[in-house]
Amino acid sequence: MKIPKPTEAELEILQVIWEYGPSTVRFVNDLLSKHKKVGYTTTLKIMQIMADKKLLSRDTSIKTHIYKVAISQQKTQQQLIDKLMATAFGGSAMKLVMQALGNKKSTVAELNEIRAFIDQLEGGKK
Amino acid sequence: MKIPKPTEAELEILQVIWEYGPSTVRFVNDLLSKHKKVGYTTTLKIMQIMADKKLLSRDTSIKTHIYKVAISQQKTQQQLIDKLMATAFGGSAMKLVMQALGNKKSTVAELNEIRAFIDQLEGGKK
DNA sequence: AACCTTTTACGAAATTATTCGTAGATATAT
DNA sequence: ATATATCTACGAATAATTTCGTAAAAGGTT
Repeated sequence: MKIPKPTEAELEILQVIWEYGPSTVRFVNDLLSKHKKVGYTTTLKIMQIMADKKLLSRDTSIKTHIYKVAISQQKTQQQLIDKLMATAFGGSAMKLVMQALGNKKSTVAELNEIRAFIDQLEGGKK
Repeated sequence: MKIPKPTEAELEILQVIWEYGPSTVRFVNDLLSKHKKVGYTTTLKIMQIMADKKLLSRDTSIKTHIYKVAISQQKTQQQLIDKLMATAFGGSAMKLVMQALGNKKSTVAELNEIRAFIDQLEGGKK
């Protein structure tokens, strides 16, 4: 029973539920529709597939089903990072991180926060 | 003329050429074959498609064509990170970086290197 | 030159992902 | 309770990706 990597369309839906919590198809589709043309039944279908795959779970005790994530956001994010790290950065977290920071306009405040985070990590390792 | 995001199969091939430099189909396929079953003509076809898409360029002046990347490794990596950042981390480089470092067994040496890199970035911004 | 090996070109099959139409079920309003 | 609106289920169409068989071209060898 392995959890598959979410597809592009599935990730768009996950993002909505991550941000707003358990949601109906209607709610998710209304949000997605703001950014692109997508039919209601298309969103419905994908959310049903996600439930089959156990990416989402749903409450079907009421007419309008409510979907929530079945895998934590963190776990999904880690899975995606691991995949990208393996397929594009030769498995190196460092290379990935440097690339992410390098070409990006991170603020000094953000950089400080990351440094503090690193300090904390090192504290645990020393 | 926009460069498309490489697919999974394309990324596997890019990785080989990133690591070993301009290569023949035979060479790439031999390497890929070590990790998974894949036919020669499959690899050939995908590399031809990549040339069509301008992900690779090729020297056809000799019988055994030689393929090389047409987009820098860095640009491709940045494109992939940007995509992941947008679709899974709400556009935040910081969240992505922290997740990449957090659940990963980076060594103290690597963390130091990243810290130095951050110092350098901040130097440029202050 | 006739032969053998390796390569490219091409097209189509197989697979995976996305989209949507239609039908039937469930609830709500009149 | 009949009509209206909304929802789910389902299947099939479309699109994108990956796979591979076959044939023709190119280069070697004898």
